Amino acid sequence: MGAASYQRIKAHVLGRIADGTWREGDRIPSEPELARSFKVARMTVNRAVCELAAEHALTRLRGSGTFVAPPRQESTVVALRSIDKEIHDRGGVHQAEVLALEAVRASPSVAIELGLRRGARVFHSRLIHREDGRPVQLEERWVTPAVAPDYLAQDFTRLTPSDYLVRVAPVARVEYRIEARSAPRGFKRALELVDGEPCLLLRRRSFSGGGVAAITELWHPGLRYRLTGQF
Amino acid sequence: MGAASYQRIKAHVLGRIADGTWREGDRIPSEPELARSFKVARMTVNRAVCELAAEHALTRLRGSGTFVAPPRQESTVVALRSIDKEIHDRGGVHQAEVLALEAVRASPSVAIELGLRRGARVFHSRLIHREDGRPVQLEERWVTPAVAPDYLAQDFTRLTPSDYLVRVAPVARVEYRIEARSAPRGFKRALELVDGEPCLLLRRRSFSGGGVAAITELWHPGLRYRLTGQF
DNA sequence: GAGTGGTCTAGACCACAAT
DNA sequence: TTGTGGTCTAGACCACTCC
Repeated sequence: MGAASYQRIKAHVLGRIADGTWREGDRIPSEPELARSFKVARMTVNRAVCELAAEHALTRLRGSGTFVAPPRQESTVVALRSIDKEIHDRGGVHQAEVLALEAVRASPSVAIELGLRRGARVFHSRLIHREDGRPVQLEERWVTPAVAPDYLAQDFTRLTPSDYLVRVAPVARVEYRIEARSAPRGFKRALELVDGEPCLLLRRRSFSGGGVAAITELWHPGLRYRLTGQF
Repeated sequence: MGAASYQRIKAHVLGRIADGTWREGDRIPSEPELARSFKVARMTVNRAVCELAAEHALTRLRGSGTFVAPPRQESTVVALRSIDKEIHDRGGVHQAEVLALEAVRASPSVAIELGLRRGARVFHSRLIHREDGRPVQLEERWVTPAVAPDYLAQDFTRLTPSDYLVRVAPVARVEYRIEARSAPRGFKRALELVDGEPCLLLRRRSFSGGGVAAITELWHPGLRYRLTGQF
């Protein structure tokens, strides 16, 4: 009696799928059938099967039955976390240095991406994040003043801009992309790059309320930084 | 009476969290309390609250209560899909060319990562994937023969190695990492890289059954390929 | 009409936490 | 001891699909 009944039922179903007894698209036994064979109430089977459906292992069709869902589409996920927590979890010491914190006129491309007029006033920050003293991220950010009017008054060596923005402007949606890029000239020294070392660039647009709240570019030394994870 | 009761309860709880009535760490009403105020059975409340806990909106502690979970940790996710589907979804034409498909002796590093003896026989394949004729991915793969004995007999211009392996060896777990790298010498021509163009490298280890089934390296031209998504 | 899943009820017993 | 969540039961009614 180690596990709960619904857990045993889930394990059983997953086992049949894993060992090939039930294949993609196959119908599995109905709730009453499973209830009889496991000697439990139908509600217990229902819970097990509903959870498997929520986890995309099964597909349910009212009136028709429960089917083995198509395999998870080889779609792996990467979690992008905030840099200070990431470093801390690795056991390293995080340190931030503010290179710039200012109001500027938006360049045409920044203005377009923020959804503002050309030359509109925006806040700009540039930070270096270090792990045990070595730079691992150059963070460049453009912020719509309306969503964070006090942005320029913050001490970003204590609370990262990311965390600050999450507090003052709940993020509704994020668009991002991940690219390999050569570093712009000025970044080589700041990131202590070796010659020709590429950068891993994460670029994010965060939406808050109706519009774009901020654009963030995170530049990482290719030889010292990688995104990892598992699924 | 549009939605089910448990759905209305979920919406109510999420609403209280969204409007700030209940904040991170706050205790929300107990199951019996919610059952009374919604005039439903406790099991109905239980379902709603369990689902919210599974979705990480709440944390439950037996004996103590149910609490608003910490906010979603600014963790964005990236989906890594198979290249042919990705190209197809963009409206492009996918084409694969097999550069190598052979049995080789594992190099020391490959052997270690596959969990095999040094010099063990492994299958190796190298493909170029093109989108509308232009190379977008060089796929290099080392496969444990035991999990896919017929690997060398496949026609990978029709079914990608990824999709083939998913069929013959259900994947239990995947480890991956994403890096920016300079391209190895031989890859420049194959990927039609311009001088100094960095590569976005995805590296994966897939586990099937007890051991490592395959190691995959996906090399992408930095100027023509990016991972994108939203959350 | 028979079978399926979707939902709900009004109880119950348990493990655990706070007191 | 009281209150919490975790689980389970043996029914029920409904909407839907398939024949």
